[in-house]
Amino acid sequence: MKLSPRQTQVLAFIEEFIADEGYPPTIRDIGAALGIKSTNAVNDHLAALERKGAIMRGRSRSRGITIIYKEEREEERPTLSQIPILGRIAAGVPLLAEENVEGHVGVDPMFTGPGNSLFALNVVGDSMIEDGIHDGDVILVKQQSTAPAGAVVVALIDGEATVKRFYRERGRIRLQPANREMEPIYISEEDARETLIQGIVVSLFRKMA
Amino acid sequence: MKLSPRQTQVLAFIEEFIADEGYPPTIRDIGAALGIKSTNAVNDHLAALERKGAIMRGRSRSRGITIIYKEEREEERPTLSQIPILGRIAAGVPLLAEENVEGHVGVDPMFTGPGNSLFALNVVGDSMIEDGIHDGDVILVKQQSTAPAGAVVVALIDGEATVKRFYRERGRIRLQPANREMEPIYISEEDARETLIQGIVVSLFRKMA
DNA sequence: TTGCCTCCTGAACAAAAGTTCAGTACGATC
DNA sequence: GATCGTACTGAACTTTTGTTCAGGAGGCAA
Repeated sequence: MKLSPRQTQVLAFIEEFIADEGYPPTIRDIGAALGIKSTNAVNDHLAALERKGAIMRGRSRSRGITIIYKEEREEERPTLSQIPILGRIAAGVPLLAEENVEGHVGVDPMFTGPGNSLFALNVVGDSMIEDGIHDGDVILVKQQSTAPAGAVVVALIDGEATVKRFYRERGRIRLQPANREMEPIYISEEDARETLIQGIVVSLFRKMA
Repeated sequence: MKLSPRQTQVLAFIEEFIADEGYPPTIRDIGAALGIKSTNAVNDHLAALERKGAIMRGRSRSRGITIIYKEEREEERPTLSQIPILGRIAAGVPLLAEENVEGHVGVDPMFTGPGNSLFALNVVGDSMIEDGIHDGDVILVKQQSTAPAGAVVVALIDGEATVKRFYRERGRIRLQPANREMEPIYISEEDARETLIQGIVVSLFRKMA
């Protein structure tokens, strides 16, 4: 049911009062704010608002107004995932173990994709600069042990995490830098197995200024 | 200052009551819930909580309790700034006007820097590819009308937003692409004035997979 | 015209809720 | 031992607040 203009004003004042004070107004608070001298007039409005489903009232309870209407604003609070930033990755230790975590970064869902088990890394070095991945960038990595050809992956080589493009060739794996001055790294399929691919890079963040 | 166990209970009950009812409890509500028969005993607790900065009280106001303490939870719930993503930028219209806003993106404080008045843009084209800014990237821009030499700025040219490096030369401004195949754009200082620089790029986000 | 809703005054009343005073008790600290 | 903070009872008191009654004016629709 539709609210009258005056009822809308009353409701708006109640919302504002709660936002400011942390608790609902009394009947007299409302009257004073809207220039109404009789508590009964305010009571009329509250009764109408309750009848129309905009508020709830506890009987004989001071400040006993609860706003039901709200739905519109609750949706505005997005949940930003907190992704752990890993520092030095220790071989043998589970990737997301506490001792690897250097901090956290909040990321909008638009950059995380659907999956979970993500982590973030600071990029060191220029080996991927021609793919626009710079020294100091933060990359978001989805944890997985396989990758499609050409994907940008995080691989563990001699206990060091490195970012490269991933290609599978006959009997071996090629980790290709995006930097003309650097040579690809070749690894035999046997050596690769579980330790190699830690995840694929799903997004990238850079602080510039 | 640290809260006593009993004071912690009182505070927890107040928070719970507000969450349930939408308004704070009375002194007698608190007493009933915690098995305290004297309003004075509850008053002692509230006075202690107020002295220690956990709550605020309106004098002689029924249910006049406001919780201040909350900090612990707020920190767990990171306040990720919601930055508006601007679409086509209309000349003449204030930059952050409603009609320009295409959506919002949550950004970790580590990428926003100290300032406010930020907006985000989708990058179109490869004019800055050698600086690692790709087609489809989202850039975060701090709104300002001046820039230091060499800064990556968002400029408005013929009603179109463009991203370039900014240089001031004798009597003119040079907007330098980071792409060997593109020529710099020159603008006389008079033509530049207010419409030119919209802000400087402070960070960059890319969705890769 | 007759109702029905909105919107209001004014007053009196009763219930709810905050305040204050007088005590008691316990443990920690100096 | 004195002092302070915590934790409580019990009661009296005051203020705040909700409720209710008795009206009145105006608009709108059947």
